[in-house]
Amino acid sequence: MAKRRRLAAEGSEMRVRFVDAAEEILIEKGEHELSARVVAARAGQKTQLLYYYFQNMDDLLLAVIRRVNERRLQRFVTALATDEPLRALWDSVNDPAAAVLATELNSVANRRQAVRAEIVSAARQFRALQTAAVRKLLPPAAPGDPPCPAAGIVMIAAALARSLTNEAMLGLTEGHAEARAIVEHYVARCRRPTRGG
Amino acid sequence: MAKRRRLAAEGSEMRVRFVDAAEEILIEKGEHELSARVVAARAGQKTQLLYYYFQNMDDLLLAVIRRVNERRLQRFVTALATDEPLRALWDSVNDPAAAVLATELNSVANRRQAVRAEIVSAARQFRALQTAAVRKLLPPAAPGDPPCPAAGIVMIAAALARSLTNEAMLGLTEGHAEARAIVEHYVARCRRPTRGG
DNA sequence: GTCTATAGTTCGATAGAC
DNA sequence: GTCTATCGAACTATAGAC
Repeated sequence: MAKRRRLAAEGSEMRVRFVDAAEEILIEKGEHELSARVVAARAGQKTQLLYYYFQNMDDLLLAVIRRVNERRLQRFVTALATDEPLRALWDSVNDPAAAVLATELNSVANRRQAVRAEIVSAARQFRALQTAAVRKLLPPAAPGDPPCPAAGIVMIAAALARSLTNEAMLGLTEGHAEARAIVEHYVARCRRPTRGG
Repeated sequence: MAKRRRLAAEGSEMRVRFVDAAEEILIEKGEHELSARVVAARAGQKTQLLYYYFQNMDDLLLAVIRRVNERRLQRFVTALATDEPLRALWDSVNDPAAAVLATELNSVANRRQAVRAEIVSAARQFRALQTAAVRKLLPPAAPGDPPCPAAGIVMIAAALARSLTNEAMLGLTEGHAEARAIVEHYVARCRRPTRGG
């Protein structure tokens, strides 16, 4: 055990406010603007107080990641319970705030190894859940049908949702409507891959 | 005209070396590690010398962006001239270094408005070229076929290629092989969307 | 639990000598 | 064309008073 300065107990209310602030900064300004000073200011506190509630910035980011992940899992469960689960799943990965957050946390993961493991394992776990769900929603492939593995579908959908959001934030929307149309068609008709004739 | 300190003429060799260095840093370390000090060190020069060749960091980044864009256009033309242009295009967007560079520059664009315009207009222009090329390579859709607009195909392929690279860099590869298999099938068989029977 | 004070680092950028 | 010297700002993090 390394020696540590005094630290607040978990579950304190101020801790939550710091996590809120960090999340808002990530969404509104991006990970590059996330600093102890900015987070504390957003929470209405002095910079140094953040270090009473968190060991360091990695610690704060871990708290954000865990909360984001919990929320994501909840939405996933909710989406599965709807009438059109496939569409609900697609809608949920297209939530702009969540997509931005995911991208920014991905950026963070690239340079903070203490945080990477948490992000990657959460992503892996979540993708496995999505894949299992989509697999149940897809009909078994008939011989001669184009390959349609659930894992591939989930990967493509996740990639597309992320890029749609990222590009839209830059004002780049070429091909977006067309790509969404393809997904729409797939969501609506995937269970019958060949036309009725 | 704002007054400026002395600046080197365009086309100098040292300028190219700084651009090389910046590009290498972006690929190997990411945009967060890109600083005047680090770039200069990689180029084997003092930090301040960078400011003799570039007005500021935005100026350096613009030089990188323009060169990346030129190279991308050249590869695009080369890919179109091959036997399997569709596969060559897919391979070219899957070049890891190029994909990483594109992602990092995208990150830069999010917070440097002086640089965003250049990145976005280059991306828009390039996507238009890709779309036009893919449109010529796809057969006209038969009535009843699933929608297959070239702009949507290009968008999805670009998004997928980017995510495949980004995730692989984090060690996340779930669903990658399956997604690639779907693209492979599409590349090979798209001209005959319904099976021969 | 919150405060003041501060150490130590890195950043972008400039001025002016050689 | 390259150098030394330097400014002011932002950063993470710690120590210790209250």
